[in-house]
Amino acid sequence: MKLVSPGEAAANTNDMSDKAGEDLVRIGEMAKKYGVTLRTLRFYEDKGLLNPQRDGSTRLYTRRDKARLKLILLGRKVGFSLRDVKQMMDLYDPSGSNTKQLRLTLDKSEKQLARLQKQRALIDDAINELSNSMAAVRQMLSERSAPQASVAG
Amino acid sequence: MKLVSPGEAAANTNDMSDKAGEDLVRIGEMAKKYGVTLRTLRFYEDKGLLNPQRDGSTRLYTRRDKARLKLILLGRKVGFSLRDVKQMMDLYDPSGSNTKQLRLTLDKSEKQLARLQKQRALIDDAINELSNSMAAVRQMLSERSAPQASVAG
DNA sequence: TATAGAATTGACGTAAACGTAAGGGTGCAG
DNA sequence: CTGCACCCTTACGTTTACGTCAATTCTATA
Repeated sequence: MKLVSPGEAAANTNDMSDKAGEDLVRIGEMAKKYGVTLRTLRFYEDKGLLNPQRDGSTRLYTRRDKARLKLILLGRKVGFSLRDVKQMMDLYDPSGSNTKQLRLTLDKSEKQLARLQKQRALIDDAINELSNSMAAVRQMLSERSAPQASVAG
Repeated sequence: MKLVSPGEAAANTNDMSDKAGEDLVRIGEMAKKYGVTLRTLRFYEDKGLLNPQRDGSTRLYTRRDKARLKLILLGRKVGFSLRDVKQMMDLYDPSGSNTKQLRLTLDKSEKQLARLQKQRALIDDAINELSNSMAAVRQMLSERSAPQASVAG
């Protein structure tokens, strides 16, 4: 039940093999396409975030997996843990209004937003402190010869 | 050679015991004073960042240790690793101009400042993305009943 | 003297998201 | 048949800054 051979993988962008336009890709192509490593994809699967089909032992990623991976990467970008991402995705039900999922997502997002804002404040603080220290150090360097009220003991 | 007993520790702010105003404190008081745990102080010592005297096996922190701890905490605040902090402090020489130390410190600080600014940019990015996503989710929630172009598969 | 409070060393545990190496299989181009 | 190019699983390693026991000792105070 071979679907995509390595040699023709490149030319195989829209091969209709089994069903209609299922567009299955193996791990290598998937990784390249989304800028992650094979290890990462396997890791996400191990953590229950992805669930590719198999052709024997070979993973075949569907368009659904791609959508999920996009979400994972978005979640990662905004600072969610994989655990959070999983919680949110696990609530998805294709046959419902997904109100619960959306509410959970919104709730987590609000908290995450707060965390990000706090982080930004801390970083701004750090930048200010560091800038001050740097000014002081520059001072001391420019006065090297004068009495040292130096920096450490 | 008892210097500071636990009971009188509080009233003992400027006890002149051995030398003049040496102001030695034990680990408990040191920790309280700087808002760190005992474990942290011992850890810093283990890593060569602090070097308190000993009365038998009991650590006695001098004013020098306090100065160093302040620096460590400042370094930590601005995002330096303890390894970096140590490198900078290790270059301190009480009998010199400390030009090398200051230069290293400045160099590391510039790099750290760059890292902080990059981080801030990433966080700002994340905040924007997250805000957008939240708006979308709110949209979908407000339209719950309309066709779902929902969030996950 | 009994007890509570402070200190000591030693050493395993934790978190997060993978990295990396080992050992092995499949299939096709040459 | 060889050699790649891919793919697989298992499982230990990495990073940083401590947390959390555990078992023991010291000492001041009631």
